[in-house]
Amino acid sequence: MNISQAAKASGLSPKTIRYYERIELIGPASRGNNGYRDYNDSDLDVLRFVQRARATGFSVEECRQLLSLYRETNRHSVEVKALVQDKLQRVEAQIIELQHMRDTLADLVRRCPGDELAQCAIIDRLTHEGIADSIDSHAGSIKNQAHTNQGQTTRGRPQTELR
Amino acid sequence: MNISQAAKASGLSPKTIRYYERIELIGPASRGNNGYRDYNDSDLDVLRFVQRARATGFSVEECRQLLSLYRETNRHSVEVKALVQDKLQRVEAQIIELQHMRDTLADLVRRCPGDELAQCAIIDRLTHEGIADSIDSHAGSIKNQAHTNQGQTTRGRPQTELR
DNA sequence: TCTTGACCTTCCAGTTGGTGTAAGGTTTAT
DNA sequence: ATAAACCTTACACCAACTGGAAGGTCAAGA
Repeated sequence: MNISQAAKASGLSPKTIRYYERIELIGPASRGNNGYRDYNDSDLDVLRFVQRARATGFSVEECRQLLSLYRETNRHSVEVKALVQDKLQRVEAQIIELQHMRDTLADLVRRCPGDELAQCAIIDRLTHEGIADSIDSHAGSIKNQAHTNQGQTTRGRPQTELR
Repeated sequence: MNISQAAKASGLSPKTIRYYERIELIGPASRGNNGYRDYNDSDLDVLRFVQRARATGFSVEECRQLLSLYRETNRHSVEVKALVQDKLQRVEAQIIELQHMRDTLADLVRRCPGDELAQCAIIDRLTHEGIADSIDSHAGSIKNQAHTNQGQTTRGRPQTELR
């Protein structure tokens, strides 16, 4: 089974599979005479496992841990659970922060007349202290969540932009 | 006022201010005899404006638009409102997706015994089809939210990692 | 005056999770 | 034979910074 078939079967893109191999998230694929990668059923299981874990919100590094637990036949489920619980907590924290952000934005929208005039409550808020600061103060514990790539589902390939 | 004082006063880091200047989000700072950047009160207003906009969840590109509206004295508040409404929608979509993720994770935690045994419902779920797929199906419209750096508050400098 | 430390400067590299594109080889179908 | 549709590698790019190196400057204390 070549890479694009494995891609279709796993829900990853060929590029992504090669990328996962390059960063050694998955082992090197065996190669055919022509140098093409060749995947068997157990390779596919791993690809699917990673795809599901990513879709469930785990980072690549977390997938690495999950994979080692997956392979480890004498694992303890308590370790797996701890990993997932930790993730759960971080997701919940992020939800709360986004909700605060949403409230701030909704408030800005509500206050802004949305007319032809230059007077604008949104610009005013961003110019002088206000809601943005109040959000800022209670979101203090959640920093540098950048690059965690949380909201990623990575499913299918005709990837359309949302923005 | 030199860069680290401007940083303290705005809530950005000196590195970030230089970065914003480099990507031309803000104009080049005036320089003293020694080549040091020098900030006055109106520069500081801009820095604070950007800091608040970022903390409110706007991307740097969105900040660029907000800044041009901020500077534009004959702006129409309807344009500003449209920008913020669009952002609000994307934040709401992201919240929904994270909530699905949270539900999946909570379900995994609930099903996992968390004991010394190797048998683990979490690994099983990720190995065979299950919740991850069901999430995958309803989250279909929200892809590639990566790199939007939503959950960022960028406040203060002794930045501690959460993970 | 010298030195120490705390600033400042620029520049390059790394982060996350891939995607875009190029340049080239292979296979398949017509 | 030739074109389309694969495959390969490798490099560059995205967001929004941060870290660190290498060097210049400045203020204070011995």
